[in-house]
Amino acid sequence: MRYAKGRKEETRRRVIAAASRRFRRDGIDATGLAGVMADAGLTHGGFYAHFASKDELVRAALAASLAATRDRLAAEAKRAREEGADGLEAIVRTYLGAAHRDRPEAGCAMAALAAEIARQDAPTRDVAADAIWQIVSIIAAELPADASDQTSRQTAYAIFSVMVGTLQLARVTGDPALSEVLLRSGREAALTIAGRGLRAGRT
Amino acid sequence: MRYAKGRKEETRRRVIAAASRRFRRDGIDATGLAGVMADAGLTHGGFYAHFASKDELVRAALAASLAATRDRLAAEAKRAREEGADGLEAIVRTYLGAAHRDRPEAGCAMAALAAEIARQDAPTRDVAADAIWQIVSIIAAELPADASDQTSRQTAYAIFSVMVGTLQLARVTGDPALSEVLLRSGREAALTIAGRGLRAGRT
DNA sequence: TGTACATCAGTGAACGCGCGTTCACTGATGTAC
DNA sequence: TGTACATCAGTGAACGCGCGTTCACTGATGTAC
Repeated sequence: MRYAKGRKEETRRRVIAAASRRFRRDGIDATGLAGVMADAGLTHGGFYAHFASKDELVRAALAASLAATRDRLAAEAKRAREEGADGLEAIVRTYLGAAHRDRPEAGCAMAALAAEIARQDAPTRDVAADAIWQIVSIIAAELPADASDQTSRQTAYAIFSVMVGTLQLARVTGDPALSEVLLRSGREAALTIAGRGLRAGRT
Repeated sequence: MRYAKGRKEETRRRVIAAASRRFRRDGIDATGLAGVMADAGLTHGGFYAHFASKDELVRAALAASLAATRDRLAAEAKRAREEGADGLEAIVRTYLGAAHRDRPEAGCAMAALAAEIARQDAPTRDVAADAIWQIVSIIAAELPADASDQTSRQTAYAIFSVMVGTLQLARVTGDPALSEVLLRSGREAALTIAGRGLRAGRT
């Protein structure tokens, strides 16, 4: 079956999309290639026409979904600013909302996979670290401009940490009321960190 | 081999300890029972004399290691207070330190496994949720007493979220300098949240 | 005190299964003539 | 315009392997006599 131009690229994109959903839903290790390929409407044998290994797919899937998260947050911030609202608050509300908590497979890969990514080999961790840098840049861009770039980045890292940590804890608890309290606490903490900045040299 | 009284309980403890290290180091799904039993100095067949299933071991291992984390943090806080230092700062420095970052297998199971725990069945998530509650209580006890219990708990949840999120991000990056910056930002953010408390009704 | 027996923690082979990866094959389509 | 051929994305069987779980067995020790 020799197919039309661009078809292979389209199939590759479809496999990456299917994988990135499965990875976020079930974990990387728990996801089998046969299931991913079936989601993409293919049989498992064709996998190696597109990727050299599962590892390469993992890297591609992480890069794709983290770029999507970055773009989503940037878009929400921009929209809020255009409406005269606070960009950071929009980011925090989007990330720490019930919809994101309830659909890990469509959400941020760091919230779904951070610890598992930390166990991957260096190239895979580098892909994730680059993506974190970009997401943190989006957050830093919403912070008061009077702080230095370095201070803004550090504050942004801390904000992203609360976001990731809060979403994970909210997903662990089965109690909807507690989960809501957690999300709200996380949102408020993120804004508290942003509003106050970070104190120097305390710890 | 009928063994002395208490030997079975001691073996069970040994298996739980080995499992809890492996789970934190490699992930729950990626950990095989044969490896756990070998670490405990046994062959894999004997596993079911102690546990009904891998799931039961997971619950026991999570409960044990999270209780250890709780006790460790409580002890650090107590020691600091007795020395006239700040209990919360001691907790934060212990948790967000290089030693904890570099030895996930000996550290907090939430930092190593939160997302994977969120994918477990309800009984397992309940074990983790209970343990989170206890750790959060330890943190809340170090907060200013003038806040209501409920406010303290919410602040403590947010602090624990920064702690978990920061450690995970620090473990992803391969850059030691960035990792140090991340840990410091997380420590400062935790204290910022504690010092300011949470603003009500903003988000 | 000495012997026979029951117990049961631990052994190691076996089970069915899904994994990542390989490979000989298929057949729809673009290209050459 | 019509035919023959080369390409190569995708198929499906097969591979060796490790998984969780089961089970017939072993043998050191506590208990009964």
